[in-house]
Amino acid sequence: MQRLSGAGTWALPYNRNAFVTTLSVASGNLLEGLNEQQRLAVTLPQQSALILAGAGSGKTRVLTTRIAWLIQTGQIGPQSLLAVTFTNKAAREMLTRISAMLPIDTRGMWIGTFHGLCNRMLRAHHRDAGLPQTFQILDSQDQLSLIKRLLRTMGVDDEKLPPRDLQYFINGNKEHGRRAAQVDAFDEHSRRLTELYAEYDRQCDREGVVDFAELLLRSFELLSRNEVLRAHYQRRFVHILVDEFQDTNRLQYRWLRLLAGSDNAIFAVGDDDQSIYAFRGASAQNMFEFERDFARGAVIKLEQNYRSHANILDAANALIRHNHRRLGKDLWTSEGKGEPLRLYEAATDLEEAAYILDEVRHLRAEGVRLSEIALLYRSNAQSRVLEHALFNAGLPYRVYGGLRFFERQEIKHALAYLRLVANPADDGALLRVINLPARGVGARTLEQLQEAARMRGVSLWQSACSTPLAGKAGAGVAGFVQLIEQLQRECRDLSLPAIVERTIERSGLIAYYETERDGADRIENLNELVTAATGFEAEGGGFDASQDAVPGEAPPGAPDTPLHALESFLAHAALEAGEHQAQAGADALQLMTVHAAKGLEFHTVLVSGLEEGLFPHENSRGQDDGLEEERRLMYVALTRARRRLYLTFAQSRMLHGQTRYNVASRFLPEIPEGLVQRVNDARAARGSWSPSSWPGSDRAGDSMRGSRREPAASARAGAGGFADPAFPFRVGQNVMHAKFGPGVIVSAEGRGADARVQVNFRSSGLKWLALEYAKLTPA
DNA sequence: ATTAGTGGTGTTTTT
DNA sequence: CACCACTAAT
Repeated sequence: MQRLSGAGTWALPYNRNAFVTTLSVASGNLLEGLNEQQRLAVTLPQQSALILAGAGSGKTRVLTTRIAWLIQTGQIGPQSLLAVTFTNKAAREMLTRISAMLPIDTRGMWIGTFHGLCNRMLRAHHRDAGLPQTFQILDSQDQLSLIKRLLRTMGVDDEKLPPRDLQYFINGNKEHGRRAAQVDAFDEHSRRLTELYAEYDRQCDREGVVDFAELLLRSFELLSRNEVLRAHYQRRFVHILVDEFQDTNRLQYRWLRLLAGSDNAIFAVGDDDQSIYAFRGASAQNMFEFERDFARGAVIKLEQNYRSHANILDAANALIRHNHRRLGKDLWTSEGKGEPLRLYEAATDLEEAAYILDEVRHLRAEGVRLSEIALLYRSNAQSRVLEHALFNAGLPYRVYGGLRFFERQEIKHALAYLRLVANPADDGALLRVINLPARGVGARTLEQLQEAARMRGVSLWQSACSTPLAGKAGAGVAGFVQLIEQLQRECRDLSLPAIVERTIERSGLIAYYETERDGADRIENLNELVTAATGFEAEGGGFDASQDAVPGEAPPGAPDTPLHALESFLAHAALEAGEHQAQAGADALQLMTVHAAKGLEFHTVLVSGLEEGLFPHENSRGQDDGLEEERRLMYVALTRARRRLYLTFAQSRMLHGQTRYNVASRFLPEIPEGLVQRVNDARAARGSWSPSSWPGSDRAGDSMRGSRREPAASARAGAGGFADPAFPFRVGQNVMHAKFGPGVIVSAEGRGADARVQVNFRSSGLKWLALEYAKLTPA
């Protein structure tokens, strides 16, 4: 092999033999405390392997120890491996742990999210990838607004074609590695979508922007097209490690396969039972295929759970056994049984919140730190009620997810100015702020601008620069152009934080928000953006690209210019929407969606809103595998808890501005009754709606204090009865309708005259029917 | 050109 | 409820 010039980008920096002596000593430390399977995984030779790692089985530890072991035993240098995760949090965690194990600088290492690494690769080879150096990244919001804009200019009625549908279509295809030209369009509609997909890509190219999926697709295409680069990266990344492998989509899998070539080893760690991103193209199928293509029998199962007490684990195991498509794996623990799970049935969502509040207070009094307690829910909208209760009680809490720092409108506005400084062709950014604050550029002017741009096939910016309707200096379009140009000039010799500060100041956003009612918070956030830039710079400004040089290629970008720093910062903002929340360090109750909780663990976990329609979510019903994915989600929720696990649900809940009546989640009866203690107090008896339809609610042995009256006739497992004469139907019941024929009741709401049921008719699908009018008869 | 108000609509999860 | 897109009034 020919030795590469330069920084020794890929060549093994150490003599393998020199490390033989240190190997045993050093690895002894690393491997200490690992169980047999873990040790086996960590010390595998250079070969591909699939590590089936159950929840709490030490997955991250194995992954990071493997990396440390490979480096410490001298098998490879830090630059010869690539490790990829899905979340920034996981990537950071990995880096932190590696730094703790090894005295090496992790900044040059290729460890990050798929999107982050692809971004890095595209920055380094933007020319080969056909991108401007300053290409910007669209988040889903940006993407959607570009699509809306596109549909508008194409004269497409967005009644007939909802922008979201097109977005979904585009992303879905990109995630399968398909360009518009490769889409099989068999009907009029999909041909139309495909045309628009092609037009969308052209528009992105014109603007120099890429969406999330494009980062991957572009990177994939770059590697498949460019043999030199492919060979370079294949030579470099001898070891490829993948975290959360069950969450990879088809394209990501192909990307990995391309990088691995025929000689490199892929060490894939995953858990098919925790695959909860199928909705965005993830395919646990990759695990089967990987075993066939690469691992070929090299499968190691990590089944010992170090996290939870046995009751919790048994509950999770029992639940997940209801899924069919599984690789098969059962977690066990050497811990004791611990406490039973606690199930609370509330009459309303408010009452549910009150109960949760009570319990959290008790736990706190018992000495459990608030940061060790997680309050989980299926969808973000559910956090409102809970937050409200917590806020009124003065209990410190922290909400993860929801609107994130870089997604706030004032931040998006500021970023739009910055994006224009870096890349004025970014039409989306221009449209966002050309008249914010107001500069007298209205709809009419914009129309002319867009028309001119479209005629000449140029960006809005170019059109704006050469437009005769420029008007008087300092105002209107001309004023805007001058502003951006001036900023571009000034930014050439300012530091990143100074650029951000100057841009915010010159943009007039602060002044604008001073006149707004609730502007104070927004101004604070704008200042926070400067702080974020300072912090970003202090941490080295993203990845260290100095090791990304490729022999025979121009060095990537112009690394140390302010513009480069700005680019990195903008990419960071798009890719890492921001763990930028106040009171990050404080001891606070942790609120998040179940999705956001993946990978975390807590002393106590409260899973709320366990109701049909919410969890499992009603939208999951249509999708194939939808219900199984919901169950995996529930599995993830349960396995977050170490010691105590609460399950709560409410009979009625305010949602979308109206009260909905729900029945208990079907997942509850899937948990063995012996593991669960019902903790309903008198509160639940008050104002109860009608029978609980948790099939287990009438089972003997349940400690149902204050249990509600239920007629004996209904006491049959699997069928909650009906006591309320105002509501003579129950969910799950077969019914007959005069017009629609036979069907099954899938949900119900309201009572008395307002009572409605949702029926899944065999012939005509889902329908809501008002009981007062619809002639429904039990069948 | 800008804003305030209205009506209609859609809603999961995230890099 | 919350976010739009559109309309009417300034």
